[in-house]
Order: sequence, then structure tokens, then C-alpha cells
Amino acid sequence: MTVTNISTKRDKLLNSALVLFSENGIHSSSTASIAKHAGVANGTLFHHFENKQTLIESLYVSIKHELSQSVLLTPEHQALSIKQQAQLLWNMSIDWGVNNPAAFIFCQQVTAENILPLSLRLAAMKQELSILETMIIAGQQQDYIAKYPMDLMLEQCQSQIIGSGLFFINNPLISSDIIYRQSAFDMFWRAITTDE
Amino acid sequence: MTVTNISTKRDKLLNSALVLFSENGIHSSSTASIAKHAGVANGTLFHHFENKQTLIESLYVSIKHELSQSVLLTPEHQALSIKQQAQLLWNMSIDWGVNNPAAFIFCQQVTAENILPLSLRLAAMKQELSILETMIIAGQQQDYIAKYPMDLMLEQCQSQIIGSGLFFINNPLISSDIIYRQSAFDMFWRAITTDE
DNA sequence: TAATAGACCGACTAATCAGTCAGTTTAAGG
DNA sequence: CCTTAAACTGACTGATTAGTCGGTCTATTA
Repeated sequence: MTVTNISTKRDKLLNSALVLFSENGIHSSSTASIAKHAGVANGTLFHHFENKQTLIESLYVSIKHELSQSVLLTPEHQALSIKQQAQLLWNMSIDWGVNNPAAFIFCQQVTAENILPLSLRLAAMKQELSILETMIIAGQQQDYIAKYPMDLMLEQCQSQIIGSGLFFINNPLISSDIIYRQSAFDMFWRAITTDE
Repeated sequence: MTVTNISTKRDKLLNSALVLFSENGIHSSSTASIAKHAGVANGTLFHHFENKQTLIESLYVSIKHELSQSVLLTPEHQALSIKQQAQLLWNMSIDWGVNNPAAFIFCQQVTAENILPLSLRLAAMKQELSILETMIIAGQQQDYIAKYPMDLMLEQCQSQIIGSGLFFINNPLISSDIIYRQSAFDMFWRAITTDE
């Protein structure tokens, strides 16, 4: 799905790994089954990736990279209010989850199964949350956003996004329902704002 | 840790499974390593549990049972306000997570890795959320609690509890900090209540 | 065209796993 | 003390796994 790369066998392997991982779990998906699903010989997998662990890490990095390009505020958004920015970010995040359910689920698995070096996960998380953090700080300065401990707020924001993302993924018929969409954001927004 | 059972080899196996699962992941923990950790012969595991899957399911059921006995409102709590009831439930949930981090993490893994028959997970979830649901309905009738779609609200509540639980588990020094504790509940409460 | 390097192949292996089973120990009732 | 059933043991097995390797194919460059 990346734009710059033509579909090489390496890409096919990454894609097949994502499909099988998200469907059957990471440990239950053998390298052989991934290669077969990609229509590629067994050894080719280990030509492109040193081992299974490296494959998993590469997949994780590429997903987080893709995510960071889909969920971001451009300079022209600076003019918007904090709330509008927040809603924009929220919708982009949910949309990404709905459009990339396998990637979303894979990231969940990686976290729960504790397969990646903590440093890798933390780095990805930090980058992901940095937009949110600057937004929260800005909102706090304007007395828009409540002044709870920052680390707790970031954690809460993230779990709300993940929770809503999984909800819409598991209820695809609802995923474009405006009432549900707006309700989810409202709950998120109320959680972190003051009564103003 | 159960009160009623004396520590049989079966209990030791369940306990060892929980420890190893939460530390190394479910699929990465071999039945042999579980038996060894429990100080028991390999075959004994399969005397008490038909297979690994059954062991996982038994562990899950016993944890959910224990949880349901730790997090519940007694009749004497009926006199309290909705908010007080909510705070009580919230604190009991977080406390349980902080006191049973391995169990908390195991439940996360089970969900992410999709190892249990959906029916089992749904039944446990339904039971867990039923207290919450009646509380929300009661609060909505008193115009305390916002009238978002119920399924979405339950999902949000759950992910907030899980998020906070994991946060306090991962930051044990903070887990008894009153400011953090109160902030976490406030965010949860603000998310689902009206401006009154 | 010849040479070269990297992509690719798939049969193979060593290790690990869940699960078996024939036999031993333990505990309780007669 | 004898009988019996259940708890327990640990060496074993067949299946599966990640990873290897000798060799083939292909595309580019000289």
C-alpha cells in the first residue's frame, strides 16, 4: 500500500506476514506459511530478513511509519482551534484504524505479547504522542484542557483511541455512523477538557 | 491466592502458567516449562488439563471468577450516589489490577492473541460489564450520565479501566499517588457524565 | 557475449513442542 | 494388611518450527 515502493517480493512478504499475524497470531504463523502466502520460496524470506524477529520489527516500523504519515497536522491546520485540531486528529486516527484493521490489530498483538525491544516500542509511542502532547500543552495554556498529570493524560488519550478504533473495527457497520463517531469524540474531549 | 483451595499441584500449575504466560507470552511458554516451574512432572499437567488449550481456558475462567468476587457492589452500597458507586467500582478495579498484574496482563494477551473461543470471552465480558451497564442506565435516568450509545459507552469505560490499570501497573511508584488516582477517575467520570 | 553479483529457490536439519503411556507412588476403605 | 483407584512420573514420539545451504536464475555492466 506504500506509494514509493513497487511491489517487490519483500513487500509481499511483509504484507503476507501482516495478514497472517493479524488473523492467526504472531507465534502461530510460521515463516513457511508466510512465504507460501506470499507466493515465494522459504529461503527468500530469510534473504530479506535476518530472522523472524527482524521480520516482525521491520513490519512494525513500516506500519508506524505509514501511520505517522496518515495522522498528522499540516501547517495550514495551525489556524484551527484546539478542539478542531483535536477532532481532526481523532478522526484521522479512527479512519486509519478502520482502513487498516490488520495493522491496528498487529500493533495490539505486538504490545500484548511483548515481542519487541522496549526501546523500539517506546520510540514509536513517543513520536506518536508528541503531536498530542503539544496540543494538550497548548490547550492547557488557554485553560481549555484540564491539568492532570501529563503522562496519565497521554495514556488515557491513547487507550481511548485504541478502544474506539477496535470498537469501530469490530463493528464495521457502525464505523461510519455519525452519531457513534461524534459520541466517541465527545467522550474523549470531555475527559480531558475543563468546564470552561 | 484463592482462599478456598489448598495448594494442590493443579493450583501450582495454574499459578506457574500465569507467571510464565504474563512474562514470556502464552505461545512462548511451553507446557514443559510450566510443569518445571511448578515443580511437577510433565505428564502431571496433562493429567489435570486435557491439553494446553484447556489449561489456558481454565486459567482464564478462574481469573475472571476471582475478579468478579473482588470487584462488586454489595447491597449496602445501594444507598450511595451513582458517582460514589462509580468511584468505588473504579477503585476496586484499579486495585485489583495493581494487586494482580500478571492476571491483568494475561487477560490482555488472551484478547489480543485471540486464543479463546469468542463465546467464552463474550460471556466473561458481558458479566463484567453488567454492573457497569445497570449503573449507567440508572445514571441516565437521573440525567447524570450522558446518553451516548450504550455499546460504545461500555467499550469506552472498559478501555479506560484497562488503560489506567496498565498505567499503574507499569508505574508502581505512582500507583498509590492520590493525585494520579483521582485524576484517572475524574477523566473517566467526565467522559461519561453530562454537565448537570 | 562474458562475467559478476544479488535475488531466489526448496530440500534439508537440528531443536523444540504438545501430548502419550507404561509403570510407580499415594491414600483411603474394607 | 490388602485392594483399588486416582495422582503422579519422566522417558519417549511424531509433528512442526526457524533457519541453512548449495546451487540456479536474472539483470546489469564491461
